[in-house]
Amino acid sequence: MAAADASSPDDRPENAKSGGRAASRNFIQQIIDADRAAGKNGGRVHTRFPPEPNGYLHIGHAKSICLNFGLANEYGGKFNLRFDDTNPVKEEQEYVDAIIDDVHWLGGEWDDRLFHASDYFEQLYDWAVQLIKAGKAYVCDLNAEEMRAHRGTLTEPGKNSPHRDRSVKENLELLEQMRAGKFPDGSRTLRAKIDMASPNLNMRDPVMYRIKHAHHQRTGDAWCIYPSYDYTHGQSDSIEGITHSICTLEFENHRPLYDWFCRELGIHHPQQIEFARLNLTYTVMSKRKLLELVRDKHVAGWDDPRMPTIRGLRRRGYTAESIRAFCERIGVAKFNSTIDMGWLEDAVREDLNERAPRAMAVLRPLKVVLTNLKAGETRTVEAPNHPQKPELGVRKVPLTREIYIEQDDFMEDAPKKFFRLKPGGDVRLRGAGIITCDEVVKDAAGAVTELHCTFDDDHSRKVKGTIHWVSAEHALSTEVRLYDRLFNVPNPDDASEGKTFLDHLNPDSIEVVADAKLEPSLANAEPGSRYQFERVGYFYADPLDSQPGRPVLNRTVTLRDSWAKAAGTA
RNA sequence: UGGGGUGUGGUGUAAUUGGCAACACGACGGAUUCUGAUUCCGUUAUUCAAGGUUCAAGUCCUUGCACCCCAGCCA
Repeated sequence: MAAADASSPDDRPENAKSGGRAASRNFIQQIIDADRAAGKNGGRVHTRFPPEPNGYLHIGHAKSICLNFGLANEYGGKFNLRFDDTNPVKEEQEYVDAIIDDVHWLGGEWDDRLFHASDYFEQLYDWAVQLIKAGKAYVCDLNAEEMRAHRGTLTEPGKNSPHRDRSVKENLELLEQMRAGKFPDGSRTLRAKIDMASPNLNMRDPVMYRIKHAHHQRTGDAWCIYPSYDYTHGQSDSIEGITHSICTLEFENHRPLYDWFCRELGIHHPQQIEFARLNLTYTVMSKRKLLELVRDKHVAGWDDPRMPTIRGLRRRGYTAESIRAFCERIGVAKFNSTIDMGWLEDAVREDLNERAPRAMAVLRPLKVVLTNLKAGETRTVEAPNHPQKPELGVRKVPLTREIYIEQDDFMEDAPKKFFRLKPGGDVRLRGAGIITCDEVVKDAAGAVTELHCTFDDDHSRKVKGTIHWVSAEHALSTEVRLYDRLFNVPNPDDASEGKTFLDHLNPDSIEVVADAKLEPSLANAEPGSRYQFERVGYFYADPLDSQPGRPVLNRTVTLRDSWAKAAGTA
């Protein structure tokens, strides 16, 4: 979604697939196209991303950010970042800072348009006064419980509040006193006077202001009454000149209210458009559940690499490009779908396959002695950093008499389709030569402890398998963390059979390999850099836990493994 | 049993708005390969149901069905 991704006039036609047909447009683009064709807003497009700073951003927010920012970019419009900070008891500066950082990391750019709903508190108050004067709002003395009793139900209309017909003068005075802190929390509210019999419960005289003697992270103690979401959101959009206010499906029922406030106030009226939020398999996305995972220490924190949070994905090694590509690929619609986690994983594989330099690392070492090599002799082989990109250069890898290979790459009783090492068999050591397994050494318990092999540097021979390896003498021993999906069922939210999402936590979602054996060149791996460990997966040098000369690596994702699939071990 | 939405392959999104159901991912089969990776080629649908209108229906009409959202002084 960066400017470089936006279609230049030249690549538009290439975009068109199947015989010059224009690339398909999602329903929001179609609405905007129509608006522009009709000259609405003077053809202007201005979107925003409006998070509440009460938690960390997750992959579902990324969909919204990419959508909103992408649309602004595509139409040459603007994009605002605005915090919906109307509830001081739930919001914290820590979240504000993290959200700003994450949106920026994802590629969102808002220039000087970083706003807060709290910037508009005074204006909102003035508008409330205006609505009271117009007979469209009133102060209600009902407490929460009484208000619920008056609201009615889904099938029965509500009853008017006994305070609904107060005089304008009295309402004005009461609102002023509310603001002045004359009343305790919850004792009074300011309500819009709409229709207690509306089939849409949001229209049954919704609350505009509630009393909360709470310290706000931005406005401090200036206010003890705070505007509700419904009374704030549309007007904030309006003030900022937003043209298309894009939100998720659950706000569809609020649109009549959004429209009502803009209309009654006679202010710029943005168009609210709702789309389906992202659901992903094998994870949870609700703030409450994410918070619970962190609070009860089921994960190490908001940035735990297993979390679907932006911070977790970052720590896992995901690139912003791959997340954007993912958001692009899943599309935008109103159908409440669930995307397979595999799509996200494919998106990083695709990106990292292009950019990650290759290296060799042995996770579960099995010692191999190359009996025809002299002890103390070090040969050097040159290995390409990327098989398809010679321009990425080569690196030197030491080869000695004793090396480590992966335990999985040797099998005593191998099935015919096993292309790796077996007794008496040949296998290619990636980049070095071919070895033949002459002898299998076992301990008293019968477990294989080492292999004796002959090395042959004839590169021309054809052998079926190639395996990775590391010189035992030169190996860099370090910690590698193998992450897997946090939950072991596609839909952890499924609460049937009396289970909760916590019952579906995957006990194997993290495996720490304390001393994996990496090729020595990796000692220089910069924290935050990414590699493909050939035949194993993509890894990210943890920016927090890595030490100079000793990187700690997080597995971002495995490589596709058709052997594991065939062998039923995937 | 009120109101608001949504139903197209295994998954997700399209369909020039009534004109040959397309694209992507996966899966499966094959080719290439010093990564069982990558790459390449092929296969992969009675459009929720039943009626109706029409030369022609995913699209229009009728009647159903399923699923999601709403009874916070949360957003």
